[in-house]
Amino acid sequence: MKRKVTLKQIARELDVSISTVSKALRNSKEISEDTIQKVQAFAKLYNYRPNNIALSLKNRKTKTIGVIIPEIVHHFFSKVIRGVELYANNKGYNVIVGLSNESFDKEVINMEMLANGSIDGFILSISKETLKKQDYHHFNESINQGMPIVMFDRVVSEINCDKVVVDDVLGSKNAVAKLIQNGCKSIAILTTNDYVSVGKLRTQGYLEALEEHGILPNGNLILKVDDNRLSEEHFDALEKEIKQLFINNKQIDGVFAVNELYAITAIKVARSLGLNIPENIQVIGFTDGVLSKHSTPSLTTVSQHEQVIGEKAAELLIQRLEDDEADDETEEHYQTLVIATELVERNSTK
Amino acid sequence: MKRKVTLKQIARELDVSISTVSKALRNSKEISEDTIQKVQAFAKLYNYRPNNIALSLKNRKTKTIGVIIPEIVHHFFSKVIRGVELYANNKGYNVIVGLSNESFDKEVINMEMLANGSIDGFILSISKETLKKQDYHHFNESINQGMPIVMFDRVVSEINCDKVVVDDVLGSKNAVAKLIQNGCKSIAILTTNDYVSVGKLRTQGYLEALEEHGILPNGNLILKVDDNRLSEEHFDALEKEIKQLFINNKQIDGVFAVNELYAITAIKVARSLGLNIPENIQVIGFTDGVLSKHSTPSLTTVSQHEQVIGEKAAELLIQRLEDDEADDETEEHYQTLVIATELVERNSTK
DNA sequence: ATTCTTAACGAAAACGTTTTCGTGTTAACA
DNA sequence: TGTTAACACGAAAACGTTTTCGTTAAGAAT
Repeated sequence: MKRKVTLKQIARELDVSISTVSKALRNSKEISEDTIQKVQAFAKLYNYRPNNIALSLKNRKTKTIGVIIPEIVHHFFSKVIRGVELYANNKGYNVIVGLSNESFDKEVINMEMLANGSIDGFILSISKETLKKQDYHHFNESINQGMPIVMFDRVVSEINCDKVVVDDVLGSKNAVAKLIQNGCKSIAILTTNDYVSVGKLRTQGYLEALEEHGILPNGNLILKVDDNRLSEEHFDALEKEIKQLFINNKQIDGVFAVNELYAITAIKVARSLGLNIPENIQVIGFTDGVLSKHSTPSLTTVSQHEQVIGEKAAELLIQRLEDDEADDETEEHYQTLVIATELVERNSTK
Repeated sequence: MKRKVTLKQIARELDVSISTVSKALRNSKEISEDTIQKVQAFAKLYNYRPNNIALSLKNRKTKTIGVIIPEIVHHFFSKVIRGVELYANNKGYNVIVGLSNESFDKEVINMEMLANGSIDGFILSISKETLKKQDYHHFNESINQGMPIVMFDRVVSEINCDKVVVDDVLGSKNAVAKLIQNGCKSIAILTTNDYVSVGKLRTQGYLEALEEHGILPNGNLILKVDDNRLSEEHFDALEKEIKQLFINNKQIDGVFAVNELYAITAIKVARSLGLNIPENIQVIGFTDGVLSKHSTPSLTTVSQHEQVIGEKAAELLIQRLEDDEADDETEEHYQTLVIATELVERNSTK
């Protein structure tokens, strides 16, 4: 097990100074052709690579970006990460991942762990608990200390930073409009509690579409699912709630769900009640993941271009990092990028 | 935007030396109670946190582990990462993620990027291209330079390191045995090309189960799907191949698929041919993901406890890192952990 | 013979820590 | 009064780089 070779060792072997070695490796013209050759040959032989940590310390930047997400076992987030990784790697940046697990405390701890020099900036999506508490001090602290943040998807207007979001309102509005065009008269929405910003916005889009087509919203058709840790076993509760919705409102002929799981659950419940998709009920879900593509019938969805979200977030962050480098304190102007959605038509609509 | 405060600044403000500040913060008894109070109060006021990079440089370790996986938009891998993150964070380690995207070159580049001081060790699953090329020099290089590796799932016997694998053979064998017990006489297997180690092992389990129950394997019932970038659009080809299989072998009454996607595709194709699941054909898939749980009928699967795999991999790596620290060059003994699988019975079997 | 350039290199500082090894002051002791 | 021990602190090295600013020697110019 040979240790990694350093400038000092090369210098000692070749009987020159550390400075000379460093300069020779960077082809400085201060150094004679001879020694350059000698040093570079030796370096190649011993497979010299500059130590990243030493460089980070010297340059006061790590070329690493921290990504904090609520959950990684989730298509939306993992696709975003893929986009971040792709762009960041191309620019020579590494990506370090922290999971908040939807918990405020873990979000804070994770950010603190990374903020002390390990990374140059954050890309993050806020945990549900943080949204509920509305305690955003850790974001502001980070920004005040000169560590930029780019938020995506679950963002919050109180914080001044770059953001990348999906056009939740328009995407939902278009989806619901599609249902209306397809002949639906009584459209239900399956959504989350309001503190989840995207749930709120998607509900807003739903309402706007109804209004634009002269349909009066019916409170009974708006099902706000309690999603405290729904991911695992509160799944049964979800089925029951939807079943009740269908039973109490037999006129329903269209369903708009704010996520994939709600959508396919709606399909499953509808079928168990003897209803056919899309003949009796048409369904559209927000978010286009594996479930949508492979369910039967396959699901018409609002696709969010998750990878683009990740790429754009990385682009915004890196751009800001490298601008800061050039001239201090110039544009304190933050932008919010809106990524357009796309309706992917499959077999759950006519 | 106030810069992060350093020891030097505290020292200057309080008119003591850097050493004193450092010692005071660590409650050294070299320092008087008075100055300790003073320093700690000041540090708290300015929210002092030691710079991780400086510590990494000094201690020659980063408390960060690198995870290289072929693909993150994949339940198996993202669940493993969750396990790694969980364990690592508890031990005060960070996790940095690199995606090989199933490419040999990206795997090498990513590892080189991280190996130069950024991390203390690797946890990785080998890319398909690397497996095909059988070029493992980068793994050996890393290990020789004192950077330990823990491989999981897609491992290779040529490399001497800790490993965490699933009992692919036994898991498959049990699954197929289950089909046989349930009355299946003619069981097909949907598998991958042999260079993917797990595909090979799962096929082996299939064959062992048949043999143990005195059933002669039939080459026609073994479908090796060409999975070069199947993930996206070669999906149609998959359906066609399976359809042909069913048409050419009408006696098939059981299907064992080496992954979730193959399994639900088999179900879809079977139904399109007018066959009922599980009445006419029973299906079991390896890997228990979202698709299995939410497909109709829901899929009986071999669950792999992905999160445990991640936790164990992290445990092995961190243990080795901290052992190395204590006494150099002791146990060069590598272990391979086998995580038991579990058959999750749902509605695709009788 | 003296001064000036230039080429080729080295010393040292800096990034932010921790730690070892002094060193000076005071108090106690003989 | 002189010696010692304890106490409280500081200087400096080390981790591995890069970069600024000397410094030396040789050759050119005067």
